[in-house]
This record gives sequence, C-alpha cells and structure tokens, in this order.
Amino acid sequence: MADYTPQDLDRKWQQRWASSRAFEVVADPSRPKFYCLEMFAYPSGHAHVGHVRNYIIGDVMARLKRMLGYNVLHPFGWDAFGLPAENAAIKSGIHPETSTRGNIAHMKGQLQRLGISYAWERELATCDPEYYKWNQWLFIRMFEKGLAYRRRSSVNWCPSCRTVLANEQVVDGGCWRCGTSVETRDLEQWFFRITAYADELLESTATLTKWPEKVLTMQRNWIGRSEGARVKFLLEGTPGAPIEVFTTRIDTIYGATFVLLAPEHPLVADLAAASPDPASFRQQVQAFRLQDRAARMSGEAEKQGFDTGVRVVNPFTGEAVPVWVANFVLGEYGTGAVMAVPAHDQRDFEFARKFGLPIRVVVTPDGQPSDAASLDEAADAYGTLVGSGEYSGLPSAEAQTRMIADARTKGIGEGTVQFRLKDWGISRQRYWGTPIPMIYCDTDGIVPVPDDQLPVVLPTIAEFTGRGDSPLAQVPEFVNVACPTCGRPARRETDTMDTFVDSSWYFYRFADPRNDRMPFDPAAVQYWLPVDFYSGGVEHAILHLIYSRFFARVFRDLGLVDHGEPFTQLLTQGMVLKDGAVMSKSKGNVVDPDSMLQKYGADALRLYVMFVAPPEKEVEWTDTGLEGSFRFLARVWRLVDHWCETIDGEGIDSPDLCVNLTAAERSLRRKTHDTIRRVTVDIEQRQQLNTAVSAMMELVNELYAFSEGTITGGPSHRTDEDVEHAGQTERRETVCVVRESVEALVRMLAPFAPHTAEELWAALGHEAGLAAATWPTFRADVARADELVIPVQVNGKVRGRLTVPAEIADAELEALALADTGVQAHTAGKTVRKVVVAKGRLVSIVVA
RNA sequence: GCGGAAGUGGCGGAAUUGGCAGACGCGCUAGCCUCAGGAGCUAGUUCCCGCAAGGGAGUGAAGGUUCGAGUCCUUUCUUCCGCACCA
Repeated sequence: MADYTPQDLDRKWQQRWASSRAFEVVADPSRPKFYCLEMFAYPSGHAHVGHVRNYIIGDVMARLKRMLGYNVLHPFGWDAFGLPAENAAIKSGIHPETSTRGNIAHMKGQLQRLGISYAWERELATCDPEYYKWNQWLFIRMFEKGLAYRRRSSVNWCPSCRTVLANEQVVDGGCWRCGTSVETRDLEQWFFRITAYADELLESTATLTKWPEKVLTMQRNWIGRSEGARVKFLLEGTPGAPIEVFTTRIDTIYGATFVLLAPEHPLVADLAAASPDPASFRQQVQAFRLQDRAARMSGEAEKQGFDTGVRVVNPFTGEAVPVWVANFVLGEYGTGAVMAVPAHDQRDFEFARKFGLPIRVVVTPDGQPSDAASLDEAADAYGTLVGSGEYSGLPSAEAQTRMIADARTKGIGEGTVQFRLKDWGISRQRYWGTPIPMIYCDTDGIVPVPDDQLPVVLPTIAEFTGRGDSPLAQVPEFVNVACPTCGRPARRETDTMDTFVDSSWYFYRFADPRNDRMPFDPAAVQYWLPVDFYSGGVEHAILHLIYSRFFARVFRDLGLVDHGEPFTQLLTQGMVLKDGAVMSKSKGNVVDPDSMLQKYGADALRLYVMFVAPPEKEVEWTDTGLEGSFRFLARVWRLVDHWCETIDGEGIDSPDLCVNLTAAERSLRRKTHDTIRRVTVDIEQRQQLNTAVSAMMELVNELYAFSEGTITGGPSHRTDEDVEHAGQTERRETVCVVRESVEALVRMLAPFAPHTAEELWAALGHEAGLAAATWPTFRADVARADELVIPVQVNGKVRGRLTVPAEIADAELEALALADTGVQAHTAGKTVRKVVVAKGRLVSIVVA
C-alpha cells in the first residue's frame, strides 16, 4: 500500500458513491426505516466548519444506521428564500435568484467534498416553484379552515426609504440603510392561527422524551400558559362596553385601586375623543407609541402614564377607580387592560408610588391586616385575604376559585386561560419569498387563487431599489388579475410569506420531493416520518421547531399525516468558535473547510470535529487538534498496511475456533469486543461521538502494542499451524484475532472517516465495499474478562490490588483482601469494623 | 428578576448504575530511529514532599448523607444560554 494521501481517496470514493447512487433510497415497508435529518441550510455562500459540524454529526448517525441494516433516508436541501439575498440585491444589483443559485452550487460542492452521504436526488430548494407551489396550496387549505386570516397589525416603517423594514433591518431603532428613526405603521396582514393549537403544543412537549430539556423548557415558556380570569369593569356614569381586564390574581381584586390601559387599547381613541382636551390626550398616547419598542418592553424604561379622567367601577367592591393609560401595558397580551393592585404587584406598586395613587393591602401572610405605608415593595406572595368583604380569611388559592365562580354567576367575569404565544404573522413586504396566493376583488372580496392556477409564480424583477412598499406591488402585470369568481379586474396580494413557512414542512417533502399532484404522497410520509433523528442549532429551539410542530398538526387535521410530532429525537449541536468568538465573515475568524480538506482530507476534518467535544457543546477550533486526527488516521493506515497481506486470505477461521489463545490474544479480543460495545452505544444511544472516537483510538493503541509483541517478540508463541503469508509467519490464532480486530476497527471507523475506511476495507480484500458491510457484532462472552484487578480500600484509601478470577465469591474476595500484605500494613493493630464488597469492583475495609 | 445548563490538569475533554479521578487527544519532556526532523516508534506528564520506594492533597467554595461522593442533598460563588413590565 502507498502512503496515506487522503485527497486522492476523497475524490475516488466520492465518485464511486455518486456513480453507484449509494445513498439513494426507496420506501420499503419490509425494512425498518431511519429518517436522519440535519436542518437544511440557508445558502449564504460558504459553509464554514461551524455549519459543517452539524452535517457531520448527522452523517455519522446515517452511516451507522445503514450498516446496522436500516433503510436510511438522509436528504438535504436549501432554505433558499430570505432577506439577505434581497438586501444584497438592493446593494449590489445582483438578482436574488442568481446569487442564491450560485451559492447553492458552491455549498453543495463543499458538502460533497466532505463526503456527507446525502440522497442528492431528493435535493430541493424552497425558491423552486415546484416547492413553493405547495406553500400556496397549504395556505389556501388553511384559509378554508379558518387557520389563515387577515387583520391589521403594525410593521416597522422607514419614513425616508418609504419602505417596510423587517425586524432584522432595524438596527438600534434606525433603518439599516439610512439610519432614520423607525416608526410603526398598521397594515392588513395575514396570520396563522397557531394559538388554536397552543394547549396541544404545550401538553405534547411531555411526549418529546428524546428532546433536550432545555428546548422543551424554552418552548413551554414561549407558549406561556397562564390561568386567570377576565373581569369586567363598567364605566362610571356612561353606558357602553365595559373595560375587561385579565388577571392571574383575582384574589387581590379588593386592592385594585386603578385600572391601566395599553396605549393600543381600542377604547383609548374613544376616551381621547370624549376628553376635554383631545389633542393633548392623543399627543400623550402617541408619545408612548413612538417609544422604542424594545425599550418600552424591556422593563428598564421609566414607567409613564396619565389619567384619562374616566372612572370605572370595581365589580367586587362597587368602588369607582380611575383609569390611566400606561406605557408598560402590552396591547397584544390579554385584553390590553389590567387592574392595578399596587400592594401586590411590583409594577403597579412603582406606578402608584410615582403618581400618588392609593395602595391597599388585601393579602397578608397571617391574615392580620397590615398597613400599606410600611411596604417598600409589592408583596406578591400568596397568603390570606384581609379587607376583602366576604372573602376575608380565605387563602389566596381558594379565594380565586370562589371569586371566579361568583363572577361567573353575576356575569361580571369568568375564569380563562391566557397564552403568551401569539398568532403567527406571516406577511412580509418583501420580494424574495413565496407569493401569498390571494386575490382582492371589489365584488367578491378575498378570493383564493384556484388550485389549478398554482403556483403563483414570483415574477422576475429587474431592479431592486429598496424603496416603496412591497416590491411586487410595483409589478403591474403581476398585480392586475381577473377575479377567479366574477372575472372582473382584481388585484393580487403583493406580500410574500415568512420564510419560516417554507421550513415548517420541508421534511415532509423530502419523503416525496417530486410529487406534482400533492405536497407529498401520504403513503410515503407514512413510511418515512416522523424524522427519527433531527439535528441543528439551538437558535431554532423556538420558532422553527414550534412552527414545524404546528404544521404537523395542520397536516394531521387535513388528513395527510397520522402523527402529531414530526421529530422523534432532537439534537442541538454547539457552535464552533475561533479565538473565543462565533465564526463570522465580519470578524474574519472563519475557518474554511476547503483549505482544511486540501491539507488533511475530509476524514481528518470529520474525525476531529467529532472528537473534540460532545456534539451539544460549543468547541474552540484548533489546527493542532485537526493534525492529531490526521495522525490517528495515518496510524490506522500504517496498521492496516502492516497487517493486511497477512490477514487477507482464504481459510482464515473465526477466532472462536481457536482454542489455545495466548493471554495477549485473549486480551486483544476482549478489547476488540469491548470497543464494539462502547462505540455502538456511544453513537447510537448516547450521541457521545467524542468518546466513540476515543474508544477506537484505544483499540488502535492496543493493536500497536500487540503488533510489536508478535512481530518482534520472537518464535516463542509459534506452533505448527502457523500461517505462511507474504513472507510473514504468524500463528494461525494471531492472524484470526488480529483480523477480527482490524476488520471491526475499519468498519467502526467508517461513519467517521468513510473514505479512508472504504480504502482500507478494500485493502483487506472486501471487494464489495462498505455498502455491503455490516456493523460489527458485540459478543459479551468474548468481552468478559476472566481475571479482574480489584482495588482494596482501607478507610477510603486504596492500599492494595488483588488479581482474582472474575467469578470469585464475595467471601473469598474478602478473605484475600484482609490477607493482602499492603492492606495489612494499614489494618495491623486495629479493629476491622466493617468490610464492604462491591461485586467485581472493589473491596472497602473500615478500621478503627 | 425568572428559567435552564455548566464549573474536573497547561489546553479540549473522560469517568455509562454512588465504587481505582484525569480515559482519549493536544501540548510538553526524554530516549530510539534518522543526513535531517515540524515524520515515525517507545516511555513519561494533576499538584506538593521524596533519589526512589512511598506519602500527602485534589473535581469552583462551605457543610451534609454514605464503608465510599466529580456523581446524591443543603447553602453559596462564578460563567454561559434562554426569556424578560405577559398583569
């Protein structure tokens, strides 16, 4: 064999895999399936090693599962729509289609050069009309079911560029291009009713037993279920709709000394109109609304408010209390109005102190009345009610139940559940996305594009100005359309969809990516889904992973799939840092995989990235670590080179048939099988890929030590049955044992270093390649040691070691331990109080 | 503020069920090999005392449970991450 030149191997095997379509699969219900998926990529141009880590993790899993006999679906695609390409078009004039296609081609080449085993024939890009057609189809189905609806909502607006800005385009409260201070504007926009599934999305987190607890916690917090009550406060003196508040602490309602409205509350405009000085009123409200959104929501901003002059009646006390507008009350949560209980809520407390509003204590720890003047912060703990009429003396929890029941009886309120999760606004005033397939007709109103006219193709735009409202609104031949119902002139929707829509179901499309009649054949999805192993960045813990769970339920309720959860197991991989920072082009600390590939080959890079730390952990990139992995592969290469001609041959038996193995040979077999166990468990069950690599390194070290012994150790072991091969003479037993070990090693290396493993496997005489190889089988009987070294502790310190048969009885072990000279040095003249024998592990002696 | 995760040699990290702390790798040291070594092989490498044998200490800190704790419990410190005026 020649020297280890991985670059040649990379090329050779990548070509063979491609020409043999090695990783393409078809559904086969007679075989167990495994759907292995990494989050698809935004085609930014170049993948750096941080991105690549994720693909390698998935590839190790996919390649292992193939060798274990699973029918493995391992596809890849491109999250190809998105703002960066459009921003680039505005700056450089290059059309998003052009830059995106170019970036995809480059990144695909990078992944292929890494030898990631994707079923490339299933590749998809979300900017393909064949893909986004089904976004549109699904949107219409959701519209029909009331899951997609339209309402007014605010967006960021740059008055200078006269354009809507995405949140990412707002930098420090200003426009990303001109710095002009951003305003909010109300526009009619489309929403998905994800809140219809809020309870289910929350409750089913309990079934996601193979997801990181961290992600589940984040999702639960994001959904933010809270139980409470809605209570109506009637306007004093004026007939009309009451102000409804949401509270989780109805037990404190006797302490509600005022009511607060969000500036966005619908009643605020009416109150302004009716006020003595409407102009000043409106000006104050407007001032709150212009406050930087982030600052207003951050909790650090100064609490501000003003009295509307209107009073409402507390339905429990009958007392009239003032209504204020406050900058910190959120319009989009609850009812946009809250009852303020300053004694028992810190925000209300601060507000009351600032504006001299009354504070009344109605819950105390012991049920004894207490004076509000002594408070220096709100007392928000549960306790016993005081000064609360008929409810005084009740504990908070019981009071809540009774008060909610009474409110319901009297028609002044009811118990309710409130979610922090809001409906998902999907309208984007952008070009590079899926056109929303809706038509506005003066006669027929909102009309979906008929299915047979899908897709609504994104028109090609020549110039990107970054000015004006939705770019599509500036394309008359796109906008103007005949109404599908009445045929009269109508207008198309000119907004495009949030790209999270694209990524919420792509994993279904991979099951049947070329279907032109449906988003996918339910039978294909029935076989392949759910995704068994999904890996990607933790930054998607909330949005993408909740939206996908939502879509799975939408598909389920459309009768297209029969499961609820799309991802059985989730792995969130850590980032790769360079010089302590996340890699980014702007920081100039990007490690380019291609230059590493040229120097060390794909396998060294793959192995290093897997070896350096467990997949979930952040890692710091080091070139010396990569060199270490290269050295290991070269060491394996030389090992196989040394042995391959000796052990490659007909008539080599299984080591099971060898009865008279030497101690060294038995020890090597033991190490081999123990390694098989460790590597298998580490990858398949623990996803602890770093220790799987360590285990293989240990085996290689053992094989080196063993090889020294047999090659230079002389003829003492030799018998008449020696095998004569290629000038090397070895005991037949040695050949059997080494062959078993080396062949296991090469196959275990295959998921990590597939190119090298393929070459070595061929060198060992296996012409069919690793595609035909199976994962080595662990044999507990072989791995079991026949002798153990048992440490003996005296008062917690190791004072001796006993080499004993593995099957030794506890009593005998105890006797040996007590008789050991090293132990006796520490027990002499003392009384043995206790002896604990931990079977097969240790003996612990207590003396005094 | 709330929630989550984590603190182990010079460094990245191991320790699977409460049972020999530091596997494996990087780095470093020495020897061998070599014209040479930024290649390879072998040995060593937690800290302190000691020529050595050996002894002592040791997993952020302080307590506790236990024959035995990196692992379990309590308190505490630090770091990272997420959420953050959600009533």
